[in-house]
Amino acid sequence: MQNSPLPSGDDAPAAARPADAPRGRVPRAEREQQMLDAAVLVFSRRGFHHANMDEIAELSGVSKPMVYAYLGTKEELFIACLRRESARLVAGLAAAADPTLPPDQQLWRGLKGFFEFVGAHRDGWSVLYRQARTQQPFSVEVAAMREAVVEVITDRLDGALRLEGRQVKPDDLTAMALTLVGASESLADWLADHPDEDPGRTATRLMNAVWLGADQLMRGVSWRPPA
Amino acid sequence: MQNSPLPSGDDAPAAARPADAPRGRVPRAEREQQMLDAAVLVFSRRGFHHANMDEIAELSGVSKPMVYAYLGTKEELFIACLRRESARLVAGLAAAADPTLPPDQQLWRGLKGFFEFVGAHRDGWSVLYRQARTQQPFSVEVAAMREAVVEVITDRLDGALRLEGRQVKPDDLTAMALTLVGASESLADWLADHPDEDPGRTATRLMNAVWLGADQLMRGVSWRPPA
DNA sequence: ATTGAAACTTACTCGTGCGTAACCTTACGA
DNA sequence: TCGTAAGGTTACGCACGAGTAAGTTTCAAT
Repeated sequence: MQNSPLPSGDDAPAAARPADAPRGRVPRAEREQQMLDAAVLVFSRRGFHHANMDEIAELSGVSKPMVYAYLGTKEELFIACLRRESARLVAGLAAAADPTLPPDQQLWRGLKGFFEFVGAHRDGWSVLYRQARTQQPFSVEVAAMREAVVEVITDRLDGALRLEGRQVKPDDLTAMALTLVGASESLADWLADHPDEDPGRTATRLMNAVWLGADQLMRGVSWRPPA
Repeated sequence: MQNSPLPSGDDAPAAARPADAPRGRVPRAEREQQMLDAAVLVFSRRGFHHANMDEIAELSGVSKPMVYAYLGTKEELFIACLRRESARLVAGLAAAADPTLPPDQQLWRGLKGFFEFVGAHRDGWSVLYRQARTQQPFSVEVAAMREAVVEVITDRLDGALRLEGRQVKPDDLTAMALTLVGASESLADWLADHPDEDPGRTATRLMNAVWLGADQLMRGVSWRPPA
């Protein structure tokens, strides 16, 4: 039973926490980071609604009104978490990107970067992201992010296909991109739950699952439903 | 912008609702179904936490205590929704299954059945399912469901591979199954948001994206990361 | 006609937890 | 050494919405 279904029903009050932040006087910038660290942790463990501001405050070594003073309401705090984490992800990906590489290498780099990020933030990103995708006030923003990613991938796929002299209907491209994104999300969750899995290996698995197919598709091979 | 990011921020009080259930006296069995219909609708639109029992009651043509009397607490009600909808899904899939068919046909049937279901319940299943996957009390049950599906697919893949005389490490099989499931979820969301898309077409798109790759894999072709 | 149970209502209680008002205290530049 | 602002606290208001107690109407069977 190594599978902790996302918001891991962790009722243990504290257990072995990553050491509550220091209680002394600390400059704002630093304290804000501690608050965000705490918030990511708590939101991940409990889920947005079950997370409680007092716990986040306590974990960041401070009392509740400080959190409000620095980072605003619960919703704003959650969004701040989301933004910080996705900024980190984007930074990681940007570092890995290289438009001069051949298509499969680009995809490989992207996936590797993504899974390495997820692996490094095992119970931050995936959980936050998944929450945000369904929870009312955030879904809009996150849906936009996701759509942007899908669009980037769609364009890349289109580019790769044009290089091969092939062309595919827009919706088919979108479907491919969605497949890729959905598969990545699914494997990311898995990765987050499996501490021993190597991110690079996960990326390779996914490459194996989708690239071969894409490659076939580019050659014009396709599967047809029976009559 | 035709994309309504899951819980569609629908603040309009009622608008063109599928006609509130009749207010008169109605036998229990029937009323329960109306309640479930209403609940599915409201939970989908608002999300579990923002859904409010009075609205569900009103929509089902009855006052709140009736809902409690028939279907229990909010959580129990949500679970009841989930169970009804997944029972419907399973029924749909069971009808489509046929173990004597070749692997690709089986997969095709399964996907077709799944997407047809999603298409037919455009803002029931996907939304509920996604909520349930992240929301604290339900995630366990739904994670189990999902894992069961992944396992079934893993077994089928294994069977298909053995038929070809090939064998793959368990984790690789799991990864393939997760890819398939994740991709399906992703496309299901898309389908739910695109009223004009034909479910069969979506299934075909996914077959194209994954089957060709799987086929290659079965032949022993695989993608390797660069040094 | 009468009874009783099933269908349904109004009108509450009450916990929870976000958000804040009002108040300390330590650092440090003038 | 004093003023002030940044860092910090305690203690509370208050809305919201789940859940319920107590009662009313309708129907169907005897």
